[in-house]
Amino acid sequence: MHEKQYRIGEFSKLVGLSAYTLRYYEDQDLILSQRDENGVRYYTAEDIRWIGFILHLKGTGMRLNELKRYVQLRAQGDGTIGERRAMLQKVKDDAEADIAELQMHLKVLSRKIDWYDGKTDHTIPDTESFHDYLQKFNK
Amino acid sequence: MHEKQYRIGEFSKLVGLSAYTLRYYEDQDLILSQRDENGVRYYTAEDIRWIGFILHLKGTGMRLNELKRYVQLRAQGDGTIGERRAMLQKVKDDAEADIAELQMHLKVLSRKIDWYDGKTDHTIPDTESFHDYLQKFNK
DNA sequence: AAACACCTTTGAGTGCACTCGAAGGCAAGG
DNA sequence: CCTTGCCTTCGAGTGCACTCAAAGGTGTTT
Repeated sequence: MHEKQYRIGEFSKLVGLSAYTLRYYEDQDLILSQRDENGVRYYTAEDIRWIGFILHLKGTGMRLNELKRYVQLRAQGDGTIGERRAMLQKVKDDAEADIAELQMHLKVLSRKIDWYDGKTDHTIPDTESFHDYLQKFNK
Repeated sequence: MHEKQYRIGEFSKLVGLSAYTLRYYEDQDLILSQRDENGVRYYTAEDIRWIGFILHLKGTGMRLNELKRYVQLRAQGDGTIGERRAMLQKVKDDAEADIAELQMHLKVLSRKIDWYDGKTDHTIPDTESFHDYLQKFNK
């Protein structure tokens, strides 16, 4: 029993990346493809999982060249697990820092929205600037 | 009593944007500057607050051209508060969606780190793939 | 026979937000 | 007088990750 094989067009729809991008990723050594007797690429369920995983990494802000490094380490076997773990930990820490910053910005934005609402329904005096309003939360 | 005036060099350090960027933002109509009798830009505490605010907006993912639109509306007065509020709400919703997605990716990344740890200390059998391991969380 | 999906290499274009340099000029301070 | 810091316009360069087109090829399907 052999798994279903997907050619690039079908696979492209499956993983949500264009055929251009898939070839580009292969060129960048992020993914591999197998070839049939005519040199036509095909992919399997395993490749779907791999792409899925690299999309998670990308989704957390990992750059293509870091990803490439990661792939190289993976190819070198279990001896590189420590280094790979460290890479992921760093990406994770960075992403968490990004989220924290984003949330900080969002807080101000939310307060601005509240301030607009206060102006509109006159629960905030006309004379109170957003800056003044914001200050109230900082003591 | 008049407020302290900052020339572009000093102001640049104060707000963390290069003089190039400040001129660029002015060019893009995101900020205004006053000029002295020689045509030299100067900024005040009010400008610090304004830049601070636009950096919050940028920080939540607002693009320069949206920001520009926002600035235009602001210049048109209180009649545009509704539209401005709506813009901010959209930016907020988008940012929250981004955070949610980021957290989803982070979850997988964290599990991969745990999986590495499990492999390293042999609490996860050698035969269990990450994919198998992940599946356990989805039932 | 034509249409279709794929293959190759190569190089150019896109979008965003800067970032910088050239070239020439003004004004204040040491 | 010279350096520093600012001014202008204009155009080019940067980084990232695609995205696409050209030009010519192979093999399968209708």
